[in-house]
Order: sequence, then C-alpha cells, then structure tokens
Amino acid sequence: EQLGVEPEEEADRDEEEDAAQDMERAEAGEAGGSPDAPGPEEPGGLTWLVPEGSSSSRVIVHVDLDCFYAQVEMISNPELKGKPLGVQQKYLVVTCNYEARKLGVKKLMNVRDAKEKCPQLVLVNGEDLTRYREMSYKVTELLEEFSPVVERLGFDENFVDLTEMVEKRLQQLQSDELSALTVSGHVYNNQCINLHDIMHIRLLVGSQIAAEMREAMYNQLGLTGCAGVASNKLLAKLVSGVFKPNQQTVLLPQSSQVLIQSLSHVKEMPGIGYKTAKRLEALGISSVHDLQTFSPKILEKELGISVAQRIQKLSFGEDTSPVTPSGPPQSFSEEDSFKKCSSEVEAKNKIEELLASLLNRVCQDGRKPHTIRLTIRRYSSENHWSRESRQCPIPSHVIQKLGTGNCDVMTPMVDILMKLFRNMVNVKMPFHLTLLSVCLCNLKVLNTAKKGTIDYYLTPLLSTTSRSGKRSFKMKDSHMEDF
DNA sequence: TGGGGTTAT
DNA sequence: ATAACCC
Repeated sequence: EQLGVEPEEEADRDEEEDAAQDMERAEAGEAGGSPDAPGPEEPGGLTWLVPEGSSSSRVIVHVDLDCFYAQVEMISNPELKGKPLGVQQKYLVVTCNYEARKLGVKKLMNVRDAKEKCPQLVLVNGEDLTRYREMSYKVTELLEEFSPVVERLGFDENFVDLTEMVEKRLQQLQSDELSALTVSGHVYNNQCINLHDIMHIRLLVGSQIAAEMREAMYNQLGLTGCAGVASNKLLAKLVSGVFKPNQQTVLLPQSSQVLIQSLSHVKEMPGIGYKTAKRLEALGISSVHDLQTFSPKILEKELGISVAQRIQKLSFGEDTSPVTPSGPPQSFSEEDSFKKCSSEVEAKNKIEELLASLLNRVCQDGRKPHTIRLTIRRYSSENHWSRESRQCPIPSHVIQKLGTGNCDVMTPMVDILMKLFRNMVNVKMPFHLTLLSVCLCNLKVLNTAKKGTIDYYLTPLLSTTSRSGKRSFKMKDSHMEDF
C-alpha cells in the first residue's frame, strides 16, 4: 500500500486508513461469526432484503494494475525501486513507474524526449513479454479464486462479476451488522451512502471484496493496482481510474451521470475508438451530451444499427455486456518490428525466431493450434497502420509432432510460413517491410477419451475450443482421465 | 507508436 | 482477410 503514495494524495490518507480498518472489520466479521449464527434461511438473516427479481442489477469490479510492466521489472530487480524507471520497446518508453511520471515521463513517449525530460531515467528493455504475460495470468487466476467469472482486458486489467458473491455475503449478514456496513475506499462524487438503498448495500459489499482482492494481489504477488466497483463494466472501468495509483472507488447509481459527463470527449468512452470518434466528429458529435441527444435514426444510418445503438447506450452509462470469462488464450502470437527487412533470407531468419518462441509457448499450453498466420506491415509514408495477413490450416501430421520434443516441427512450419510470405510479397520485386508477426490459433484441446468408454464414441477426435470448449480445457488432466 | 490481445463482418 | 476495438 505504500508503493504508490504520492504527495497529491495527502488528503486521501485518512480515507485509505479507514479503508484498511474497514477491511479488518469485514474480516473479523467473517471469522467471528458466532456458532449459533442463523443460517441463510433463518429469520435472523437478511434474505428478505434481497429482491427476487433484481438479477438485472449487477455488481462489477474492474481491477487495473498500476504501470504493470514497470512493477514487474521492479519485482525482478528490486534495485530499481525508488528510481525513475521506464520500460522500453524499440525507441518508445511504453510505460514507466510513478517516480518517472513525476519527472515528466509519459506513456508511449519517445526515448529521446524521455531522456531529455529526465536524464536520470533508468530504462529496461520490455520487448520480451514472457514475464509480463506470466504475471498477468497469475493475477487473473488469483481473481478467479474469488469468483470464476473473470474477463481479461489486455495484460493488466480484469473485470470480475461480483453479483453472486455479494448476494451470498448479504445472506450471511446479520440485521444488526447492517447499520455498521461501511465502504472500502473512495465513494465517487463523495455521494452519501443510504443503507436503505439495496443497491448501495450491494455496492458497499462489492467495495469490500475489491479491497480484499487488492490485498491478496499485494500479499501474494507484490502488485498494486486500482479497482472500480459499479453496476456495469463501462462504469466500473471509468470509476476505477478516478483515484490513481493504488486506490479504489465505488460508484453509486445516483452519480453515474456525473461520471460520464466528466468525460471531455466521446473518444474517452471505452468502446468508442479512433475510427468511430472520427466519424462522430464529422457528425458534429464531440461531447458525451452531443451523443446522448443526437438523433438515433441518423446515427444508425451513419454507423450501422449495431454500433449506433451500442455507443448511444454507452453515452448514458448503460452497458449490458456480460463479464465473459476469458479462459485460456484463443491465440499465441509473436511479432517484431524493425526499420527495414528487404530480403527473403532476412525475413526467413526473423520468422524462424518468432516461430521458435511460439512453439515453446504452445507446447507449455498443451493445446494444439490448427491454424497458422503470417502478418506483415509494408513500409509506406501514409496508411501507416495497415497490415496484411495470410493464414492456412496446419497439416495434421505436423500438428501431431507438436509437443513431441526431438521431432523437427520447425522445418515444415517454416516452409508453410515462407509460402504464405511469398503469397503476400512478390520476392522478385523490391520490397520493404517494417514488421513480421506469426500467430498460432484455432487451438483445440487434446482428446482424452479412452477406448471402450462412452466418451470414446461420442467425442470428436479433437474438441473445439470456442467458449464451451474453454471450460473443458481446465478439466483436461485432472478430471477427464478418470474416464 | 510496441507487442500483444479480442470480436464482428 | 480485414477492420474495428482494447491494453
């Protein structure tokens, strides 16, 4: 909790200490439940407080790690703690710790500008994402212990649907504990808490769970981060960023309009990206209020019904999208960018490097990719952002060799990749590439059904991994082999 | 602008 | 296969 404390937070200190006390109280309350405590169905419980049909109002937490890559680097090398630290990829400082931010370093700042602003800046190379990825999944797994419904967003953010957990805690709550219920962390807009409002109660319990999550992240992984608790993903995400490093905020429904109106531009709304913001601007829409009051019919005509309806709801703070459990990754990819690659041999060498790392990753995962994709970026002064790709199925005889140590699986896969390469790039003509990327996807779980069992005749040789298959992934070794 | 990810069309 | 979104 001490890692991220900044001067600007002096005023918050009392509140943070209160939060710590609240947590102790919450934990004491759990541990100290008297033996004769009434069960959920007994008259002493607060079951009556929870409306039956209230399943539409959810409690969602958004957990957002502080300058994640920099934190991982400081854990790897504690001598970096206390110094201004930047994580470098190519000529960019992609993120930096708060020491560096105080000295004017920003995310995605050019290395030259950063060094100019802050000559004492220590830089570490962050192009290899392995340790970040591993720590990222440790965080997700820790959160899954609280509730299995965890959705990843990048490496450093997670959503958790706390609705069920909150319901359970409320059913355990004694009526005399209700009046002592307190919030953990900040309340957005300093709004007053009303213990007669059932949603306030649920969100307070959510804030206590969020505090426990942050405590667990710090105690078990050494990581600090922010959390936002609200009734949907959009609001949880927006409110998590209100008090910034290592603090948490809960949004009560009566302040949701204040929150979304605090955005100075529609582009700041998660779900409205660069392209949509440009198109909105062309329609004269720049503020959240502009979007709220714009004609839905015209918006639908301009952006299509799907995008139009979704973003206009977002502008009112409405977001019904569920927290979708991410499960294991859908794809593994590695990429490298560079100033210039203009020969086939050069490309082949880089592709081999990317593939070698990928094969290690995919081997550790245990599932087998059935599709391989090669992506390139061509040099061009404009249209800077576009990439081209070619993909194809991986031949079954190659798939079978995957994960079987000494067999050479590199050669056939590099051959495939070079065919994809020549399909995109006319190697008889001069070319200039600035990026190569290899992706292994369409991952399928191994078939563990044994001969003679019902499963053997019912399960296809390889089961898909789309959504339903994800669940079975977790079961692959521990449970399936019992059959 | 890096080195990743996801879903929709 | 691309385009949009997210970090």
